[in-house]
Amino acid sequence: MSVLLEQPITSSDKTFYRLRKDIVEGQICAGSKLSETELSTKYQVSRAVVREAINRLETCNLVERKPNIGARVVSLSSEGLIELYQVREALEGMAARQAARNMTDQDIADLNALLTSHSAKVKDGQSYYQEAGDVDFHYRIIQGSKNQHLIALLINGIYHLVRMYRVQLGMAGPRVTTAFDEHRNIVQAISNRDEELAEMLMRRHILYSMNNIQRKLQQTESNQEERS
Amino acid sequence: MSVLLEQPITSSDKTFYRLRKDIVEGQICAGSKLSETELSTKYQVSRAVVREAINRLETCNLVERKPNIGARVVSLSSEGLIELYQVREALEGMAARQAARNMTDQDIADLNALLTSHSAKVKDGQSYYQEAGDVDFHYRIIQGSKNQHLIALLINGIYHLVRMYRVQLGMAGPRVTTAFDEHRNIVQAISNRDEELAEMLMRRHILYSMNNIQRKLQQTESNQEERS
DNA sequence: CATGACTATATTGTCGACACTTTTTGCAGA
DNA sequence: TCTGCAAAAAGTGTCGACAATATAGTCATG
Repeated sequence: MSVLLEQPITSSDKTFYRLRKDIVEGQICAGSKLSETELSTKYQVSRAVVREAINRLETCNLVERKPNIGARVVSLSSEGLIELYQVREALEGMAARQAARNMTDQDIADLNALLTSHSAKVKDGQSYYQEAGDVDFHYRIIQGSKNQHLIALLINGIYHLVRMYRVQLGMAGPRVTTAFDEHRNIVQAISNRDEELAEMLMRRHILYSMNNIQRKLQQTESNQEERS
Repeated sequence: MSVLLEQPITSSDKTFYRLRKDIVEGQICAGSKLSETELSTKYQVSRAVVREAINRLETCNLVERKPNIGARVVSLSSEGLIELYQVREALEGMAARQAARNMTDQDIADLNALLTSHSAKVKDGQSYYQEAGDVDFHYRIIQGSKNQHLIALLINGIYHLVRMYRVQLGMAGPRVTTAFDEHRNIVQAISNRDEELAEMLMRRHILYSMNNIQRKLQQTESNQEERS
């Protein structure tokens, strides 16, 4: 029962997924207000449904809500990115460590197969690595930790926010091959059951990733500076 | 604007706080079902209010909800405790590290004063240390990290669940003085701006605490075994 | 012209009712 | 007595309306 792939059952679910997609991909601007009435007419559902969806978006840290005032989409900032990635580094580092302890040999074999298949696709030019492989890779490591609290915190709490930063800053370009090698090394460490190394490599991998995104974000911010 | 002490504004808030208290303190049993209709008549509010409150309890990881079926209070188990404390160790360890970096001198002075005042109260026999001091102490370190994501994750995500384990297992007895010394040492490390040591001491402190709770929990579980 | 109070508007919070799903109950047949 | 199905009951999901609060606009006053 994966959290990411579970399909919508109730109307609230569908609205939640729709809104989340629109926010992560930037169709709804960062920092903009989410009006319950407006969304309910737009999506042809009752306000109660929209309300529930917004509540769940708040749990994902994608929107902020204030009583009697309303909800706003979070805004992306350099400071926010750093804080987010500090937490991510600690949690995913821990996930990698636990994965080295708790993944079955079968899990590891599957993960290796995944990497290989992604590698092939990239060489064929079918897709960039980030979109195709990165999400799946991290997702599997997280699941591999087998710690339900950790999984919930990462998947519900920070993962979609990470995606929001990446998607909206257009992270699909470079770092493709280097990221792939880093992934290989992490899996190798897990395969060797070397918890210490697995954690360290994952932490570095995430740190590199943050530096990469931050460069892009600062470009964006300085562009906005020029325009204003 | 503390998350713990914010006072109820809306009816949903009040219901949420009431339910949370009842769950954490065990007036509503672990594992029991939360019926929306039942609670709405009991608390004299509409079902929408109860629904919203339950949603927020789910965000705190205090209840689990399934579509079309309903919400249940989480149940306490030895495995759950271990998973929870593993996450807590990583996150609060990180909080201590960041607190050593980001707390102001004033923050640290206040924290020392807090410890001293708690120490005095304990010597007077006014209260046990756990209840009076522990929560505040950890709360301040978490805030001292000044990382909003980390703060949100800890306060909203795991702190009340930790409290639930502690309260329901009657954690107020021993470990009072040792915990106090551990707190002193952590603050000392923070005061020296020794990030490495602060994190390590905090991690150990939490580890000891877990061992302590786990002993109690296994006693409880083996008692239940005998009875059945 | 700036400022402050007041009104009007828009938005969120709460409610009770209905629709749909799940669970229980009761009965028929083996 | 046990099993399987159908109807009834209970519970959650969704809806539109009203109440309470916040925001915008207006006007009077300094």
